[in-house]
Parts: sequence; structure tokens; C-alpha cells
Amino acid sequence: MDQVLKALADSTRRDLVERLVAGPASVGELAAPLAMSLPAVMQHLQVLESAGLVRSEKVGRVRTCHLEPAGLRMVEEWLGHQRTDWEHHLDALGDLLQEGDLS
Amino acid sequence: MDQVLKALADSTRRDLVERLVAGPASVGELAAPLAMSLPAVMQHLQVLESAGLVRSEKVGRVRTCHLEPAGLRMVEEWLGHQRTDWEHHLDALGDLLQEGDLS
DNA sequence: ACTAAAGTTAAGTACCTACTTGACTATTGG
DNA sequence: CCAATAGTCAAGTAGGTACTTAACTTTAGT
Repeated sequence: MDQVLKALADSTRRDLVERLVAGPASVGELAAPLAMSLPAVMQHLQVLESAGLVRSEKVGRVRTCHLEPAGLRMVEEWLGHQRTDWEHHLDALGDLLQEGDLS
Repeated sequence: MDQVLKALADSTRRDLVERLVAGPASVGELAAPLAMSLPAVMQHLQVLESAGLVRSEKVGRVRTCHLEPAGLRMVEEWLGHQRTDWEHHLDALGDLLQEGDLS
């Protein structure tokens, strides 16, 4: 959880994720549009991979990366729980206020 | 977006959010269960507040903090889009494979 | 007025993160 | 075999982050 959110808390890595949504890509393809060195991109990919958001296999001399949606879903669920719990709390509070009627 | 994810990418701050889901709380109440100094908690609250996840008002000498669900919803939507786009992509790929039938 | 409570500010420190460059290791096509 | 391609490893650096303690400012109770 911590790892996943830390991984997504970087705009370069979110760019990589958005690129990978369109389909698998090699390290070089991922690095091309980014204004940074290839090793830097590699480090970002490692972060994404150890967070479980991306997987990659190397065949020959090219490593191909693809998305792993399970990680995204996990965070999404955590967020959804917090938000809906809070909204239910607000609803309950609203009902109370209407019942007691302070206005 | 960047700010929101960076804010949530810290377990202490996620603890604060989870506490605030149960309802508003003062800085002291929020700090009490955490094994760190009060100024540290203040800094975390400032991060959450400038990310738009928390709002607070000071009345007398006590500052009361409460959640702002809009920020959570924004991230949730971004995640949902990436994930569902990817899953649709996978489905389309699956259909193609079944159509072409390589097995 | 005096003290305690609740918070705020400022400054400093230890660690972490996002890069860099340069050297190196495979693969692959000619 | 030779050179170019694709990626990897290692080390170093600049800036950011999560704290700390100490000093200070309000407000509230007696």
C-alpha cells in the first residue's frame, strides 16, 4: 500500500503508467518521450515493479513492460472506503441536524 | 493531483485521514495516539490541507480539522480510469487472441 | 494577574529520492 | 568477427522530507 502510493506520487511514474495503459512497451520506448536519461527511467520502472504495478520480461536484449492492474485496484478500494465512509458520516450528521433542527 | 498523492503516500498522514473519517478532531486529539511530537503532526496536517484533503478552523485556542472528500474522489477517479482502460485493453486483446486462435 | 493548555514558529539534522555520468554487459545484424 | 543496439550497474550529488527540540503566542480557568 505504502509502496503503491509512493510509486504513484511521482508524475514521471504516472506518465509511465498512462503510457502502459495503451499496451506493453520496451524500456527504450518508454524512455524516448521523457526528458531524462535511460538509467533514470529504469529506476522509475523498478519502483513501479516492486510496488506490483508493472511487470516486465526480458527476451533477447529487449525488456518489455506491462501493467498489473491489481495494484491500482487496491488503492482505489482504500480511497473509496475512506471517501464513502466519510460521506455516510456526513449524511448521518445531516439527518441529525435536520431532526434536531437548529435553524 | 501530485500533491494529493504525495500527501497520501505517507502512512502517518493516511492514519490522520482514517481518524478524520470518524469525524472532526483537534490537533491535540489527532496527535495523541501518534508516537511523535506535536509540531510533526502539524506539518503533516499542513501537507494534507494544502493538498485539499483536509480543512481546519481555529476557534479560541483549539483548531478543529475535518476531511474534504473531493480530493479523495479525484484520485479515485484517475485510478479508476487507468485501471478500467487497461482492463478494456486486456479484454480486446483477449477477443483478438480467441478470434485468431493461436493455440 | 498567574498559570496551564493548545498551538505555532524557527532552526537544525538525518535520511531518502530523483536524477546524473561513465563504464560495462549482453544481443543482433552485416 | 565487428560494430551498433538495448539495457544494466555503480557512484556521486542536489534537493526534498520527516522528524527533532526550544522558544514563543495566544486563550481559558482560578
